[in-house]
Amino acid sequence: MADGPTINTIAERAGVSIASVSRVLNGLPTRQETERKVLKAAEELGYVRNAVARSLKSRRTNQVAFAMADVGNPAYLAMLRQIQPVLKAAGYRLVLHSTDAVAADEIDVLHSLGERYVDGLIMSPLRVTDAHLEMLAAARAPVVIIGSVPEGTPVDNVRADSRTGVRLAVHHLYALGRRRIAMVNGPIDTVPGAARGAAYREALENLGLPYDDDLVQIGDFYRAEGARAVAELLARVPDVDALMCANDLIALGALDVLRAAGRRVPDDVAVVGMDDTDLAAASWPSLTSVSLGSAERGKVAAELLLERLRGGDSEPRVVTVAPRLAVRASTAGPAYEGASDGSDRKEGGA
Amino acid sequence: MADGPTINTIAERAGVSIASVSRVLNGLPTRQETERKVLKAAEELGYVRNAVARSLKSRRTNQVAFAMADVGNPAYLAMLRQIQPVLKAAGYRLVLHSTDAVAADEIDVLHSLGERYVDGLIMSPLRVTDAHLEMLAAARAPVVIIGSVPEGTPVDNVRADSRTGVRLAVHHLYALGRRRIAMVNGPIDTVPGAARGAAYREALENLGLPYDDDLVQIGDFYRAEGARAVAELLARVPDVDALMCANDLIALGALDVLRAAGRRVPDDVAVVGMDDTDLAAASWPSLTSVSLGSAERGKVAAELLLERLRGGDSEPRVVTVAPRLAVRASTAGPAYEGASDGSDRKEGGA
DNA sequence: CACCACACCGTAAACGTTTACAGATGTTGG
DNA sequence: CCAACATCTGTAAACGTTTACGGTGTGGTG
Repeated sequence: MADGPTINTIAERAGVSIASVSRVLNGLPTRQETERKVLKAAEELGYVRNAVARSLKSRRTNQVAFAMADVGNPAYLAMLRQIQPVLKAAGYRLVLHSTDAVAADEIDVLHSLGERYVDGLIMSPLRVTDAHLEMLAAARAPVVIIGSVPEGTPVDNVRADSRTGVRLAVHHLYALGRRRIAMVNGPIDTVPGAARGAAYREALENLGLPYDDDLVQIGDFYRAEGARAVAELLARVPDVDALMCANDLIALGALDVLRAAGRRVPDDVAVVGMDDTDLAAASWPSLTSVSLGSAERGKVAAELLLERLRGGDSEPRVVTVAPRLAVRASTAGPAYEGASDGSDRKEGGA
Repeated sequence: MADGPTINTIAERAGVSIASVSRVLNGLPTRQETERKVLKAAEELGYVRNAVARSLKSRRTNQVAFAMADVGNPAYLAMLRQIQPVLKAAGYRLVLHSTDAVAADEIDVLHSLGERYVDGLIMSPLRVTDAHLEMLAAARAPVVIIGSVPEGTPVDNVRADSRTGVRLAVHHLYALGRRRIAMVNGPIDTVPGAARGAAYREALENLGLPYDDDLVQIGDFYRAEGARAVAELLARVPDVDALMCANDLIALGALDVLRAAGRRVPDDVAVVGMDDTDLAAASWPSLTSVSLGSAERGKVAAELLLERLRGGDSEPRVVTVAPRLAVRASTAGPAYEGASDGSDRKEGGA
């Protein structure tokens, strides 16, 4: 792994100055003869431009960072899938950060923006603390936040609308004739937990249905926890006829328990998940799920960031992505089984 | 976004030379008084070290690239999930490349290694062409290949063992009393397709079962294609009692068709998938699947690369990761339903 | 023939660090 | 009081580019 050639090596071999080499390599006007010599030398030496030196001089790295809480989380992966091609098309490399849902790590990432190893950042923070806001205000490169950020924070901001999402789902269930609609939520001290819980309550009110504490069950955002929560719920309110689950894993847990209890889905109990992950289409019965547009949010965030990088210095923008209800068999019955929505993705192996 | 402070700014403010500043910031021995002044100035200015300049001088970027065919592919994501923490713990950033399964893009990535924007590369190529081998031989930074690479290629190499994997599955089916074991494969001109097809044939031979062309159905690695293939297969050989599917998506398609046809799983037909993705545990019945150790391969690859980066210049190493059969309900029946294997992962949303 | 315009090229400085080397300062011992 | 030495600090070069600026040679014009 010997030291590679530099423009100096080329200049020497071609008998010209390094300035000429640089000009040729950057397509600036040069005499044909010089160009020929330089290209020949470069070719023979197998020259490749040093990106680090170039970045130092040009003050651009052509890299963008994406910081997410957890590489294992399907919602973030959906974002990643959309972000990647947008950046790639614009000639940017993608640096991935997983903050393991630790706020200090998120602050770290923000801080490291000062190292200027990237030109910009897309971040989806778990929750937004004062420390976050402080760092964001002082950020030395453009940042786009996926999630909600207070009015006045000087960054672009792409939001989901879980309130409308939950409403869509609850109205859907209502339209199917369900009147005992329960909510199976995750911890309510998390951002999504709180938002989804409130949205559920609001949606009921909207429909003129009574809010019943017995119909709300708190668990956690995992399959096993979801199952446990639903078991409790069933014991307490046997006449429940629909479950609004705060994410897809909880909903899968619900399906497990309902099957074990001999309740038919959706005939006896309809089930709705949230996030519309790949799992929703894969389960059986396939799962009706509220998409909060993770993919779309990723795409929009990438586009906003690119605009900033191109020099747009407009006011910070806020984009809210509309939720969508993916209706499948767990509410609408077997007719909707296998209704493809393009989420059938290749997987190989090696 | 004004120009940030540099060590020059600090030096001026603290009344010392830039050399002293650098020394303090790198923890080299310095007089207390100087150290104090420098740290104070740095603090007040909100100084952050410029990573690009540092990289240029030190010839290390503290970045490592991972190139995969497709960000949407669960097998690669499993690798990513393991690679990320290993690199992070060692202080490396992760640059992600998605080559969209285009060989030219893979070559590009290899070529761009010469730009020295990363210290090393982990790559899982779709297939290995002569162009790949040429670039690998000339690579200007350590590379670890996930997949198989010919003897003599000067890079570390982490392999799956699909032959043993398929054998495990077929033997499992045999042990359950199945004798008409079909294979539903993807295109046989792909690396995994060819390997899995051959392994199936070999496993049958091994067990003294006859190889029957009628029992082999070629489709593609998607759910809908899998379903189509299985439908054809069922029409042709109604007495089939087990399906060895070349990946999980095909297997999900198989479950769809079998359910529609009124065949019970596993009572009438047992089904095995491959890759053991999250989908396997989520489906119903849950899917027995051959894990080729994507996660493990990612982890090993990252560790091998780190060793190289630490200066190990041993002979190229080849590590083969053992496959594992995750037995679930689609072969072993309801008793195995919900048998957790730790793949129950948190998902939030925001 | 003198002069100018022009195209091309080379010199050198700059980007922000790290570090070899030599100079400055202070300490110790004779 | 000076030599010898240790300790700390500053100067300058280097990493590999890009680019402003001025110099050179050519051809054309008056």
